[in-house]
Amino acid sequence: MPKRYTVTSALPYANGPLHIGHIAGAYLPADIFVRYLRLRGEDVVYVCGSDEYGAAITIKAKKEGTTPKAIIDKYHNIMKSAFERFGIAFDIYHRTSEQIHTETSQAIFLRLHEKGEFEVLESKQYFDEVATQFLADRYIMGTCPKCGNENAYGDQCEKCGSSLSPTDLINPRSTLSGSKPVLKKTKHWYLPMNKYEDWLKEWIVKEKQNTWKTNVYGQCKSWIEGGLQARSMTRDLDWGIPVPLEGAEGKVLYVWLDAPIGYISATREWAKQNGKNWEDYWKSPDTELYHFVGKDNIVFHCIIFPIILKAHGAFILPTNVPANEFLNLEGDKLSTSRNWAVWLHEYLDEFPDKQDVLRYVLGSILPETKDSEFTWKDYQARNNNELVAIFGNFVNRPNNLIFKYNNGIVPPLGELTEYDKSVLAELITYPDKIGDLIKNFRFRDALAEVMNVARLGNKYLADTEPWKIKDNPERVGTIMNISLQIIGNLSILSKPFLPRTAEKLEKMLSLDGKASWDEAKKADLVKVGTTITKIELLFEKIEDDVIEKQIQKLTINNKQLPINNNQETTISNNIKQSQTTNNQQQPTNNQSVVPQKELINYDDFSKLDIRIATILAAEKVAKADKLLKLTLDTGIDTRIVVSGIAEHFKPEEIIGKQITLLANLAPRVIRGIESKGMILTALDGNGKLRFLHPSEAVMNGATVS
RNA sequence: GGCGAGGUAGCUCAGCUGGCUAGAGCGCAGCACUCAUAAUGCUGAGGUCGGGGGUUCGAGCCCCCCCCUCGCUACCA
Repeated sequence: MPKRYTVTSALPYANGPLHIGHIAGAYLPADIFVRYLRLRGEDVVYVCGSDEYGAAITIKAKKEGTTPKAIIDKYHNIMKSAFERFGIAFDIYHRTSEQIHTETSQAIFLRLHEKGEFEVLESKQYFDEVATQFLADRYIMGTCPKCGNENAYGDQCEKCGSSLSPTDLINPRSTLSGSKPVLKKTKHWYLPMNKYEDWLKEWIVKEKQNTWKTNVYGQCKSWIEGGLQARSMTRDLDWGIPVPLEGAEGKVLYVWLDAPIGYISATREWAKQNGKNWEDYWKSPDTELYHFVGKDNIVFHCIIFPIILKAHGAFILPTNVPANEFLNLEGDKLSTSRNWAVWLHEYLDEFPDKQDVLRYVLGSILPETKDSEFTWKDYQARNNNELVAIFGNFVNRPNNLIFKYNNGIVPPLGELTEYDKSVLAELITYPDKIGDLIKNFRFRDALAEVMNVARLGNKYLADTEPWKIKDNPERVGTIMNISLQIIGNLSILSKPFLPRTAEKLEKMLSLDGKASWDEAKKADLVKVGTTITKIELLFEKIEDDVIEKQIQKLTINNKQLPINNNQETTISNNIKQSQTTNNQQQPTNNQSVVPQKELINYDDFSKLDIRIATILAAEKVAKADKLLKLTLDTGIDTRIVVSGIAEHFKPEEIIGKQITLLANLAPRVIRGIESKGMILTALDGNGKLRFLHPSEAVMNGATVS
């Protein structure tokens, strides 16, 4: 009786193309896992799709002067086609903008609503009429009612440490525009996650300690034990799934509610197209659910989404969330904004028919326990020294010998030597060995074992030396038969990892490709009398110039690519951030310059007091990674400015430099330091911050006009 | 800053609840072989396990301090 599995890979966010970091993080491991399960004859559905809502899409659309719909169509198609060409074996690659997803998400939301799982808070929230948006707590400041601190935040006063709500503040002001926010009625639906703490302690902290990866378990445990808070499941936004309730006009579902439900919608669509019952895959307790994600997605798949499923009541929960760490490239983090990446669609264009090479290399370096590193030299070495020399070469040896010695016909086994028997005995241990590794998400080791099968073959030929005993055709025949059996088993065992290569082996041996995994536990796959089809070389050497070209391409900053800071732009935390904050400190590039803002008159400009100042002293602000405390000579005074530039400048390097200062910006207390003004900076094409300073030194206090 | 995960041979990584001379693949050196894409097989040289203390008969694995990397989170007008 086959077991039922539902397997998901994180939905990639539709605002940029896919690179090898995505593949190594969430797609290749899942694909190997799924292909293995299918070979075992299990009943498995593997779903994925584009994640297409969220503020990051609308921001990108604005920047490119187009519509959100155009953005998501563009990237959905690029990603879908790249996945197909690369050979990720989704049963369906869906998208969250489909109608069925809207229905599914709304139905789940309604169910939670009807069950009373939400705390509906109709509150008056501060609304910034200048920025025309509701303000998150942190974006409101005012006077603390307890200690009188004038610079308390909407959620907390840092001076006296008391927790606040924005409406507690006296004289509130928006930190977005500086204007006085008005209270506007808004209603939101909160999921009281704290109600589920006990359950999570039981379900994860107790039960998953030995089965979940340490990185996953550790992060969940720290979240759960740190205490969970109610999280709003709705947002005041215009790009998303409408909240299906009266009085919720203009509100959409929170992306972390909507996006994971995309797995369910995709399954429904697949079931509809294939005459299946989707509920078997999501509601039947004997179904196992696996989410493959990158490490930045852990808490959402392990805590928030399971709470939603649990609150709903009818759904199964993930058996495991085998999150991977990150992949680096040539010693540096992958970065879309700096174009520091190997793009999947470009690889597929530039290395035609080499999908399995990339699968092999990435499979060998999957960041299973820690961040790992892709280099082109390593890619070349693994191709030339492993795929070509060990795997390809082994297959090619009998591929030639069988024609030399037996006209391409598979000869019968003669009497077996003890050595023959030991080789066959070893051969048939591999299916279980490799299968166990796959089941434990140790894909790297599993792939290494597949290579060991080829090594076994090479050693067998070297030890038996059939080319030296041409006068003993029966013995040569036995050796040929056994060598071909090894290739036969290899055609099954390599299938989850190198599907195209496995197909070539099947063609060589006239196998129909229907053999199950367990059939590799015997060594009789290749039948006596079969005519072998001579095949071309499986892998070819990759020369230095090809590799150097790729390395060069990386170092040229060609600035053609879209903005995106995240390595794992899967179900993405940058959406989440964009919905709650406004920190678009993103690098800009040639193709996405921010459009001009609306016109102002001279009076507006003349209100700004911009002048040149010199940095007299600079030091890091304690307990803040990004802040520098600068002492400036402004010509009119010596003052302190706190600036979020610590990641771009070392304090000692900027002392003495002239900078441009917005001098009459209202003072603000940041981390307990009063900051009087704002340093003007610009981002260059590499995402690095630059000061603005006069081309020749000028007097401090010189005004800019 | 808080939390989580890591820092092991030139490179990429294994090392389970502490226990014999710390492992694998690649690279490197030597030897053998020639059916094979100068491929393969055998042998070998490489590590004071991030640094410093401590617990223990015994620590890469446990405890304390420090340094570095990545993620989550806070800070960024």
